Amino acid sequence: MVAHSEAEMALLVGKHINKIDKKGRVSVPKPFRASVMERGGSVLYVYPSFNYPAIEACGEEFMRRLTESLCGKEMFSNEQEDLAAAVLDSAHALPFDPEGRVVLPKDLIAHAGISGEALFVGRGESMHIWQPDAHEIHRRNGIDQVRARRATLPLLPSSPEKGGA
Amino acid sequence: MVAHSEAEMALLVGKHINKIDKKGRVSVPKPFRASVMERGGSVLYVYPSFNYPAIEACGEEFMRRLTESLCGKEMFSNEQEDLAAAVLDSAHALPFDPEGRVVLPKDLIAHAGISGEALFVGRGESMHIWQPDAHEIHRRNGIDQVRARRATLPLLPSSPEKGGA
DNA sequence: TGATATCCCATTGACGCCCATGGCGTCCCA
DNA sequence: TGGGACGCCATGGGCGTCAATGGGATATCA
Repeated sequence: MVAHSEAEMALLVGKHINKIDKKGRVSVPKPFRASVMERGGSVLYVYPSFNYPAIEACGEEFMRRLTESLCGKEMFSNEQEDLAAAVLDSAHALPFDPEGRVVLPKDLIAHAGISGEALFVGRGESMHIWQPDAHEIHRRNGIDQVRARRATLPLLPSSPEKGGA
Repeated sequence: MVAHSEAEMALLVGKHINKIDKKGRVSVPKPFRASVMERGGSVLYVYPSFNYPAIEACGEEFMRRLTESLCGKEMFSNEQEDLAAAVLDSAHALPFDPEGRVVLPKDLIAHAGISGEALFVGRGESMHIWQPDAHEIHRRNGIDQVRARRATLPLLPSSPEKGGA
């Protein structure tokens, strides 16, 4: 018997390591891609994590919520402008190829220090993309710090599941 | 089909660096151009950002909304309305050539310090045009401020059906 | 008539699409 | 219950298309 059914709301969980070919293509783990597309999107939105050397990725719905909240505010507010700049300026909409692969932008590749392999980590409604070693090191060294700083970008103020432990 | 629903049109995200030839022509990135024309426009509206050394650009619909908000709302101080008027004074409607290029006005070029290359940055419903280096500096500043304030993004509530948390 | 702007055509290089391969797990059937 | 066939997913590579770019020709205006 299967443990979970992707039929309705497939949460992004677990880790997957996929290879990046010479064209820069990397397969988005099937369950992740399925989850993203379930929410009405055909592209993968990616942007740098501000706190980690990693890439964050999400689907259409999440990114749209973000832009709406930014554009809907006072469009001449510096604070809003800064926030928008921090997120949107570095965001990319990556199209899937027929096999479910995407090409990660060079600047994000550099930000995460990725080369050769990419580690996809499920984060519930979004995912993180790490250089495998960097993630392991970070996980060992900085779990407490991560939890402490958790409030910086997470968008759901009341997440039922905390950063770990 | 659809009258016009902002919720469905493609988001402008990502960065594109395009070259400016000796005639002053620069290709508007395909997805951006497509998005502008989707909204019933055939020209690209450009005007100076008064917060940053950059050019702002948008399509017909967004420009209309901008002018309306400038004339009708009380959310702006008199000073800001003056600035807004200045913006409109400096606005241009740029026609696309058959290849999808536009010629940026000299005053805006100067305002953004652009020469040789132009960086197009998706802004959700509009776009910014930067001198590449200047943008990188600005982007870093924005991120720093976000980090410093520990700011959280004021996201609109997600779809009620999803019932986040 | 000179300067400027617009259009048309050619080139090229990146990107998307298609097909082939291989590994792995699962299911079916003897 | 074991072995083989099958299907799914990750991977690799070739190829065609299209967007970006450049240059020359032509129309337009001062």
